[in-house]
Amino acid sequence: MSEKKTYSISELSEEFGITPRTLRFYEDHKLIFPKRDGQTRIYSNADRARLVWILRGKRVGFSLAEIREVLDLYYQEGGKFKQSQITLEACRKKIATLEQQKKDIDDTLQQLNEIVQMIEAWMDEQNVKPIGDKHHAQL
Amino acid sequence: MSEKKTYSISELSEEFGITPRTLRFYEDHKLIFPKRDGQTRIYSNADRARLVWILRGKRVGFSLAEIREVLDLYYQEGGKFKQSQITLEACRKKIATLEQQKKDIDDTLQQLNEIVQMIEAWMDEQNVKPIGDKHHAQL
DNA sequence: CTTGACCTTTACGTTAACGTAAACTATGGT
DNA sequence: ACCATAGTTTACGTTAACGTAAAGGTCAAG
Repeated sequence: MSEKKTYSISELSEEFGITPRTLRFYEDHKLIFPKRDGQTRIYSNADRARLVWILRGKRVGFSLAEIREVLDLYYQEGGKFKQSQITLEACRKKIATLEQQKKDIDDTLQQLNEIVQMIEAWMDEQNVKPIGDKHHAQL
Repeated sequence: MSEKKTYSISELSEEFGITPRTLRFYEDHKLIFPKRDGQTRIYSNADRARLVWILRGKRVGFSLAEIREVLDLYYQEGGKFKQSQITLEACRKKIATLEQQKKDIDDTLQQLNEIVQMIEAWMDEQNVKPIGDKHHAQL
């Protein structure tokens, strides 16, 4: 039961490493709808959950517009899927591109790993000392 | 041996569904270096390979600047990895974020599939006819 | 009562990745 | 000679996703 019920804009932004401006921006663009205490925004755990979705959506390359579409679908009351023909197709397209993305990522990962190996081999050869974070190695 | 040796800017752009402007833009930003026949750009298979890398890099969310860094590393002559300390760390960071991205994609895929299922169930329930492409269904 | 720490709105600025248009050149066909 | 096609450079326009600054409200602490 350590879950808070509400969050201020700065609490939420700090938790996720974003700025208040970003949260307000998302609100302007209908991605999130905090309650108000007077003027001040109050974020619920539901709002927080939407934010998690938004940030993950961004990491996988969704635009905010796309994210909003999905959120609109996901958090619809009464299961009223209006325009579901359109959104169904949209979902399937998105699924397809995500699967393509996974392949692309695997290919890219392989090549990056090759590069790392090459560099490491070359550094070995040159007797270059590794960086080893910040602390100085023992003499 | 069906591989052409060279390509014009329009050939290459059409093949990959991009515009000539995009290819020139990539050149301006040092991502690709076609030879010239007078004024006219001539793309080799090596240039084409770089382009493949560029486009895949974009699909996985790399910026053009990041893509250039990798290309610079990958296509360096004589294995001269200058500034390799920096780029090594950069590579590892990139690898880490790509692996995070794979997880994000899997999570997102799962949720999208849930949504598709929900919509399909709802459509079944409503006896909504599927779209079935452009042709009219048989009466 | 003023200072500081928050919050607010409004609005202009910024970067990336091109799009779009103007104006010109070179070439091949009729 | 003339036109169409395909290429070029130069330069301004556009969109997304915020950044940044200005100007102001609120409320507890000193």
